[in-house]
Amino acid sequence: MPELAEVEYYRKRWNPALGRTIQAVLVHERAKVFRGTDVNAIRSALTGATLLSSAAAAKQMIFRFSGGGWLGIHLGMSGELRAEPAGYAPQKHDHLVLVTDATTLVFTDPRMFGKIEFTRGEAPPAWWTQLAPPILSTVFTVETVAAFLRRRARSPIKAVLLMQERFPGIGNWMADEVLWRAAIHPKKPAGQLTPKEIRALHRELRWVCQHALATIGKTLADPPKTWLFPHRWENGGLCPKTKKPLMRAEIGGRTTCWSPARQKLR
DNA sequence: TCCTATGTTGTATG
DNA sequence: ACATACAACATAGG
Repeated sequence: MPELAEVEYYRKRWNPALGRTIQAVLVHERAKVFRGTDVNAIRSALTGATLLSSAAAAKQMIFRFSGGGWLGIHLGMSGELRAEPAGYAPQKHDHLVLVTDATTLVFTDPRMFGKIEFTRGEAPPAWWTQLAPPILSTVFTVETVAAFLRRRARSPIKAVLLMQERFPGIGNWMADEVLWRAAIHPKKPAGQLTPKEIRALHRELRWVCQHALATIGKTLADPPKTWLFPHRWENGGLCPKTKKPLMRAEIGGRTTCWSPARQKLR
């Protein structure tokens, strides 16, 4: 499920363990989510360490532990974080479990497209500090967007919005939500957007990020019916703005939903 | 049985 | 070197 706001929500689920000491680290050693990382290093560094703080950006989370441990988590397609009561028995897809005296922290991921990273050091790891500037930051400008669209001129705008190097945290549903609000057809080549459309795109990107964080980021509740979101998977779903039928098709390799009545190719 | 899934990456092709 | 398109990854659920 996780895009920008869902990731922020799941990050906070581990807050009950802030300031607490990890008594045991339980792992599924062979799980694909540990590809490229040293499971033994996680175990030895985190056992006895204290969870100090956490942060989320784009679709990434980072957890800082005493002793200089940095645990990075990407939730992939089906990952989740939970805090379970003390004494929780790990289930089939719980690949990383951190036990404290008060609560048990769980990373679960059936499809294992998610990823666990671990590094030690004073400073946070490069993959974290080098994430693209957030859409809600001041350096995310209309001109930045325009320049990126010029370089990806022949790709459908829908596919371009999924590129994390420029639109960190945007995923399939957020991209559709943004294009719907900006009244841009998802199949339109990125290089063919008018200056007015690029301004609308920039504006709606920020709007959707801000409001998704303010709602989903706090409770994981679905956005209101005035959004495209609750209608996108309904059969026979209607556009909340035009009340006309929504359309679904694969664009850029992902199922895309749009409102033909307000998003036109030309 | 077959299809789908809120993601990323490696690889082939132009 | 860069841009583009798409299969592959692994599992569950309709």
